[in-house]
This record gives sequence, C-alpha cells and structure tokens, in this order.
Amino acid sequence: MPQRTRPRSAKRALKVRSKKLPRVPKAAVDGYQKGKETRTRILEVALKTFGNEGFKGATTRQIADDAGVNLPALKYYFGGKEGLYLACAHEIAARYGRLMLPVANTAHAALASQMDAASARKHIKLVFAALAEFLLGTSETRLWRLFVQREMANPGPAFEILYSQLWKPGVELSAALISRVLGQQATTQEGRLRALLLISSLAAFDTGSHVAVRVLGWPDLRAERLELVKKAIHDQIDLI
Amino acid sequence: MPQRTRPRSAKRALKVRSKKLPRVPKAAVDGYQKGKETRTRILEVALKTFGNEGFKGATTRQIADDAGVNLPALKYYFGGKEGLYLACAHEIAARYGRLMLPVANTAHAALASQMDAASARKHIKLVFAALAEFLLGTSETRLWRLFVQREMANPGPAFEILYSQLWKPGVELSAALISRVLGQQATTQEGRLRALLLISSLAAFDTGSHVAVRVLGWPDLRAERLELVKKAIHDQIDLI
DNA sequence: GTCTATAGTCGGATAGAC
DNA sequence: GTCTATCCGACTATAGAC
Repeated sequence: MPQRTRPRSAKRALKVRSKKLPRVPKAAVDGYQKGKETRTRILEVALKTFGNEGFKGATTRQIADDAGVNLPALKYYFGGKEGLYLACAHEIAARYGRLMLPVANTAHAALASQMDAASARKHIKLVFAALAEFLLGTSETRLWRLFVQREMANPGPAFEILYSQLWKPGVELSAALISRVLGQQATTQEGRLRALLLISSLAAFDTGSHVAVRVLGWPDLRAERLELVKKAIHDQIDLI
Repeated sequence: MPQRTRPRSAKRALKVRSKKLPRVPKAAVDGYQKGKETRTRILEVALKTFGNEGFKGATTRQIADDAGVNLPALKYYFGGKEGLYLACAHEIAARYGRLMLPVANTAHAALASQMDAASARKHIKLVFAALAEFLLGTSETRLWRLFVQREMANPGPAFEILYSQLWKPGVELSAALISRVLGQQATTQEGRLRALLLISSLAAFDTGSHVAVRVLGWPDLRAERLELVKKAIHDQIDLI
C-alpha cells in the first residue's frame, strides 16, 4: 500500500504563498515587542472569522493565513482554538465597556441622586443612543456583533463572559432607569421586562437585519436606517 | 511505514451498535412503503440536529446514527448533506403554513372588506397569538425555531425558502393590519416598520431566550413566560 | 519566538454486495 | 432499498529545527 506518501505537504506548498499583508519587516518595528503586535493582528482576524463562520465553521488555518502567521503561532499565543475564541470574547467585552463607560457613569450618577421621570427618560435615550451605536453602527463594532449574536442565540464557551460583561450591565442599567420612570425607586421585574422589549426592538435590526432589509426594501442604507430606528425607539421610550 | 493499517473501521465497529430505536422489523409495516417512513424519520432527526448544531456543526454520521439508518441512506433519499438541509427548510415552511393557515385566511378576508380600527386590532391580536404559539410554544415548533433562527441571523442556502414562505407572509399580513389601524387603506412602510418592531418583541424571547431567562431570573417557566409576554404585546398593539 | 513538517482524527461521499 | 467497507480531503494539534 503506497497510498498517501505525502500528498498534503506537496499540495499545500503550492498555495501557501498567496498572502495579503506583506509581513512587515522585522527591523521596522524595532523597539516594540514584536509579539504583542502579532498577537493583536491574530485577534483582529479571529474576531472577524469567528463572527462570520462561527466556532466550528472557522478554521485555524484560515485565521493564521489571513493574519499572515503560521499555524503554530495560534497555539503559542492563545493555547489553541478555544483559547483564541475566549480571547475574542474578552476583547469584545473590553471594547464594549470602553464604549459605554461614559454614558453608564453619567446614568449611574443620576440614579444615585433624586431624579424625576423626565430626567430619567433623557438618560434612557442617551443609553439607547450608545447601544444603537454598538448594535447598528457602521464602525468596527460591526465585526463584534456577529460574534455576540451567535453566542447569545447559541450559548457556547463564551456565553458567560458576554452575558455578564455586556448584556447584564446593559439590561440592568436600562431596567433601573425605566423603573425610575415608572415611579419605582428600585429596579423591578416590570422594568427588566420592558428593558428587554426595548433592547430587542433595537436588536431586530441587528439579529434580523437581513429580514428587515428585505421587508423594507432598503438597500442597506445605514444612515436612513439608523434615523428611522432611533425615532421608533424614542417613540417607545416616550410611551413608557 | 506500517502506520494506519485500518484504525478507523476497527474503532468505529466498537461503538456502532449503540442504537436507539430497535429498527422495526421489515415485515411489521407491510403494506406501507418502507421508504417513506424512513425518509420521514431521517427528516425529523435532521431538523433537530441542524437546529441544535447548525449546518457545519451537524454531522451526517450523527444524523444517520440517531435516525437508525446507515450513512448512504442520506444520499439515497436527499442527495447529500445540503439536500437534506434544504428538505428541512421546506418541511418547516410547510408546517408553518399549515399552522397559520386558518388565522391568515380569516385576516385576509377581513382585510378585503371594510374594517374599522378596533376590528383590525382584534385581528392583529389573533395573528400574534398564532405567531406566539409558533415562536414561544412548548410543542414541536420548538424544534423548528432554532433552525429558522440560525438561517435568519446567518443566511445560508435555505434563507430564500424561509424568508419567502415564513417571514414575508407573516410580516406583510401584520403590516397590512397595522396600516389599517393607522387609517391607511394600503400597506405602508410605516406599517411594515411597526410590524417588524412588534414581531421582534416576540422574537426577543426566542432568539434571546437565554438572555431573557437569565435577566428575569426565570427558571424557564413556559406558562408564566407566555402570559407575561402576550400581555406586553397586547399593550403594544393597543398603543399603535 | 517563529517556522516546517507531520501525526492523529474526523467528516462527507461513494462503490458495490445483498 | 439498505448495507458494509473504504476513499480522500480537511481539520487541530504538536514535535522539533532554527
């Protein structure tokens, strides 16, 4: 049986050099640790790939190729496929935290003081504007959303991280503000339920964006989208 | 190199006989076509497996094993993995159609006639009760939802089928009724937007069920869930 | 720290007996 | 129609050179 002497290696060698980034020369980044920069590049690519393909769908080969590194680098920096996946989740949580920090701080300060319903409503709108930026913005957050979406719809190893650092803080903050509008001093179940419904209205254009775009006949016009959706959300906030 | 004489076959043989259904004797179903029954059983298992694992995550071996058939049976009946996946989508669309048919017929008849806002509201509530049954019910629809959810969040080969046979009819019907409540004779974009927001409120407890359950501290009590959500939806319908 | 080469595993598909 | 046996490609992980 002479089958399979070494077909893989031979074949792979043919296509292995169709790289993208021309591999920045080692000397060019002198003074920095090269390692950190490589790690970041891998993480960036992994974020996008896991988001687009899911955990099982993504392959470490693809990620390594797109990041312009070799396969063992993934193990070196992240321990393996799952480690890389978890690192992505932590990265998303950190960036989300940075994005929401100012608004969240202001809102929490307001909650600590006395506040009338009108003021609470104003804070809700600020919080939801920030959430909308995260969920519907055209910026880099677009890359993270698919990742989060997948993990929430189908909890995997990163669910706990994303739930406790993204969803829970976001919903609790909204729920606290909504409860205040309802005239309740502490956060109530009703407040949480309403917060969920409100956030899900936003999510309709994230999770269900393909359906929404088709139904409304939009060619995916981001600006128009955002404005109409924001208006609809504001209407709902005013109706609380 | 004596490596790998035949490790797979040997290993697989060890666990291959951990079946479930004891393979109904061939004579027992005499008179029926055996084939149809086998096909149905495969489809049922595939529905569940694709829903739980996704297209890439699911393996044909697993499906074949769980259905109590051999691997080539999948090719025989469905042409391959993708054919099986598409067959699942068609099956879901057919069952959904059967489920919604009575309500949809009634609503369309009402739309064809003159109808005041109050009457339209009543029909919306009927339509959403049926949708809630599909999206939140404890019955067999539970199996289909994950499948649909995945395909909508991340369009694949079955998106067109599910969009045109599930989402589009559902949203258009709701939008037509909502437009009527708004005093518009024909369906408007505003009606479609509101229909989407309303349906997404429902979907929050489907797509985002894991988050919802955690946030609200529910131990996944179906009955309690359905009632509260239905009430919230009714409130929103009344606010149109 | 970064690479090449390869081991070990698994998945989808199919030929051909019955 | 249903089965067994097997092919072949693709994946993750790792050993070990540099």
